[in-house]
Formats: sequence, structure tokens, C-alpha cells
Amino acid sequence: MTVRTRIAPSPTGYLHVGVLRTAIYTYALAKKDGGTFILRIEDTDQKREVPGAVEVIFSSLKKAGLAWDEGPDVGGPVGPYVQSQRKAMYLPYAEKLVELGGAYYCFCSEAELERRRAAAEAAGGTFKYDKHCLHRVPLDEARARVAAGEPYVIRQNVPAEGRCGFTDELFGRIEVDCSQLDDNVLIKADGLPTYNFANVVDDHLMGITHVMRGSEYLSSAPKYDLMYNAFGWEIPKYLHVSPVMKDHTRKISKRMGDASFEDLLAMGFLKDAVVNYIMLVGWNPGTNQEFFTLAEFVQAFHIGGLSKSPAIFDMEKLTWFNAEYIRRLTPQEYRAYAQPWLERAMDKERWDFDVLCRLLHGRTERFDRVPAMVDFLLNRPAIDPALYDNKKMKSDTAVAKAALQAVIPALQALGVWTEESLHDALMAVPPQLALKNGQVLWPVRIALSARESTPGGAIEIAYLLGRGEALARLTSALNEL
RNA sequence: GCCCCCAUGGUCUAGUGGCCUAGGACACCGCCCUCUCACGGCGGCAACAGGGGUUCGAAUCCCCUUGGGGGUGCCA
Repeated sequence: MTVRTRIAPSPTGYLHVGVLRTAIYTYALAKKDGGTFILRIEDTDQKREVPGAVEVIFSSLKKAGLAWDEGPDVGGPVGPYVQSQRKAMYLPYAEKLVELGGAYYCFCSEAELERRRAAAEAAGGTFKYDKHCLHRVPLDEARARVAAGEPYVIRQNVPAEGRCGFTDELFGRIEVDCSQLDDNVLIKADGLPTYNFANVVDDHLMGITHVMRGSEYLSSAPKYDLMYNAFGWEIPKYLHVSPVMKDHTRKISKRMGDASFEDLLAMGFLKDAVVNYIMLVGWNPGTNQEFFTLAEFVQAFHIGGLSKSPAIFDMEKLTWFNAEYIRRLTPQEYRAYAQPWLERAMDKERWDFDVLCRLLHGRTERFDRVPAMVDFLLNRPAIDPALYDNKKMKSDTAVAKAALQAVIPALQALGVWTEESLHDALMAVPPQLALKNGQVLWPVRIALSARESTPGGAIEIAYLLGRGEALARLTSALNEL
């Protein structure tokens, strides 16, 4: 039997990192066995419809490298792959379930139910539907009322007593008293199915062999098995994965300002770095390997490596992965990524982007930080005199003054203004003054940048600034001393 | 409230009864390299939530407590 898995996102307008992670695992589960990975859009909640959201899912999943074999755009043998387009398929199954005794028609109004729910909660309890319509409305009467056009829903008929449960590949057998379970709505008044029904019908009809989803479905899974059994359908293997958290008590939430996959890319994270990091939030290979291409991950993936507890998303570690991935870029690739960020910050005609990129490449953790790394070139900030004092460089304001006094004429005398000529001219100064290299180069770099740390040292910065600006900065710095 | 699940450093985790003096990575600290920073190299700080059992032996098995997550929707 070939493995068939599916990722079934709701079109929200962005790709949640938790959904991305589930998608990566689900993809790997199928692909490691040469199986089929399916994309299904779960848009049965029309109130939440977001225009263009499906396209965001397409582009995000593609960027992540997760190519689906069947889906809304590429089609497939068990389509359509958008639940709203499958609308007509659900009602017959619901009616069949009614016949089988696993469901019933319900005519209670939403407002009435809401009133009772509020009352139950005010009393400190939980509202549970009392099967009123199951007991009070005989099936033929119910069908007549439906035929007459009366609004209705179809509810699952969960046994009032006994135990029910399901088996998860990771968590094992989980059971609960059926009395704990509510008779959920399967078909809404608008005719569309709820997730609780659509997922069972679609997973069956689409031949899904392994159902992977968030652990928020752990509590409702027993109800799904009840339906599979009522229909006589084969139960798929379940794999519930724990949530991705922002801290110990809160899940990652786009609505609470946390970054989505697209947001991370816009911040200057490389997609491969994000995907690589996400893989490891809640999964480990059992070895010390941390760097995985998607293909390597597919081979390494195994269910036993999944964690049962929630995992906190660590932006610091993602940043480290990103920096590692950036360092592995070729200079050409780096340039392609950095160029837009540099152009946003500075005039490409005035500044030498080749040299800038060479200096920035090994120091870039995220591309959105590039502009701040080079802003001192645009305008020299005021120099804090304390910057000249550096114990390790054996530099202080007196040393700085002597160094600048010697460096300025030496640079004024330079014929060509290149990194090489600057290097030779600056390196000639320390011996003349009986100073160490750092005692000259540190003050020069401070005078040029007014910064404690910079991409590149005195030589590179002097080159980038150009003769006029560099000498002007050195001269004014000397005057301020 | 009730039900389900989970529990190793600050974070992600290895560990499935003796290989554990609890391993790796991020972060942090120190040293080296060095014209700054970064990179790189070396070293360091830091955890089995608590309490009971079971066992010759428990991070590993059981129970309780505590903490955390999830569910309790005509959301998914």
C-alpha cells in the first residue's frame, strides 16, 4: 500500500510556522516511502474567507520546497481538493450516517443553544447537547421537516456511555468516557460540513493512509473513529504533533504579532534556513546532525524522533542557522540577496557594492540588519571620545591624536586611493611612531566610523568613504581631540 | 469545573533499567587568532520539577503532587 498524506491548511492569508512544520513532516512521511503528498484546502468556514489566501498557501509551500502531487492547482484522481467545491459530497454521507444511527437531524436554533450554553457556563459547568432532537423528533418527522425547508443541522450521535478512543502512532492508545464527548454538528445550517465531518469524509475518499495534524485534535479523534467504524471505513494511522510555542504558555500566533513564514522571509531569513530550523523544533534525528536539506530530511525522518511536548520557537537559534546558511552562499548569491537591502539604504553609484558585500558577507545574520550595519558610512555620527580608549589596542586619546596627526599627511600624499595603497600607507605609520598596529588603526577606524565595531577595519572603511570624505572625517576628528 | 496529553540546562533536544561523572546545538562567559567586529579554534557556566514506591540498580517503570499544553464552538 502506498503512503498517502495530506496537508490541509485553512486559507488564512499567511502560512503559520506550525502549519509549515506539520507540512514538512507530512511531506517527509510520504516521500520517504515514495508516497503521495496531497494539498487540500479546508475552507468550510465562509465567515473567515480571506481573498487571495489560497494563493499565499501555494506560493509559501512552493518556496519551502514542498511540492504536492495532488492539489487544487495540479488536480488529481480524487478531487476537487478544495472543500467548498466538494460541498455536494458531504450531505449524502451525513444522511447515510443518520441511517446508520451515527447521526441525527437537529432543529434547535443557534440562539437557543447559545442561551443554554451561557447558562451552563455561568453555573460553572460545560454545555453538552442533550440529544433533544434525537429523542423528540422521530426520523420520518425530521425528514419531512427537512423536506419542507426548515433550517436544520446534522449532529453526530455519540454513545451516551461506554469508552471510546483511538490509537496514535506517537501517543499510543488514548481512551475517554463517551459521556465526555458532545454531539458535534457535522453539517451546518448553511449546508457545509464542519471540520469534524469533512476531515473524516475527505481523508477516506482521498485514500489518506496517515493523518498528521496538530495535537489540538487529540481530544476529538475518538469521535472520528466512531464515524469511521459506523461507516465501516478503514481507520487511517494518526500522528498528532505538539504545538510550536512562543514561550511556555503561548502558542505562536500571527494575530498576536508573531512572524509567519512570509514574515520571516521578509525579515531577511533564507527559506532554506527557516525550513531547516523548523524541522528541528520538535523533531530530532537521533544523531548530532543539525543541517539538513529537504531531501536529506526526508531520508532521515522517522516518527520516533518527534517530541510529545510543545516546543518553543527560538528566534536566536533561527538567526544562527540563517547566518550559517548565509556564509555558505557564494559571493554572487550573497550579492543577489544583499543588493535590494543595500539599495534601500544607499546610492549604488556612490558606493562600491562589491567591497561592501565582501565585508558584509561573513557578518550578516539577517539581511534586514544590513542597512544598520552600513549606516555609519552615510553620515558620520558624533564621536564619543571614550571610544579612543581601548585597553586591548593600547589606545587612548593621546595615542589617537599622535596617530591621526601622522596618518592625515600620509594619506594626503597618496597617489591612488585603493585598499592596497591605503594598507601600505597606514601600515607604514606605526613603526615610524614606535606604536603597535592597533594603536594607529584603532583610532583611525574610530575617527572614520565613530563606531565600536564595524564591518571591515580602518583600511576598508577609508577606501569605501573615498579620499575626500575620509580625510574630512579624519581631520575633523583630530580637531575635536 | 470536567476530560485528554506532556514534563532532561534559559531554549531545541540525546537518553527507552546498569554504557550517565547525564551527550550535542543555540545563547552566555573566558582564552587564542586578529587593524574593530564577525568567522574560526580551545575551554567554561548550566538540567533529570517535587515526593513516594518497584528493583541489586532508576533520568529511564508505577503512583501522587506541582507545573505546562490541548479540548470542552453551526472555528479549524
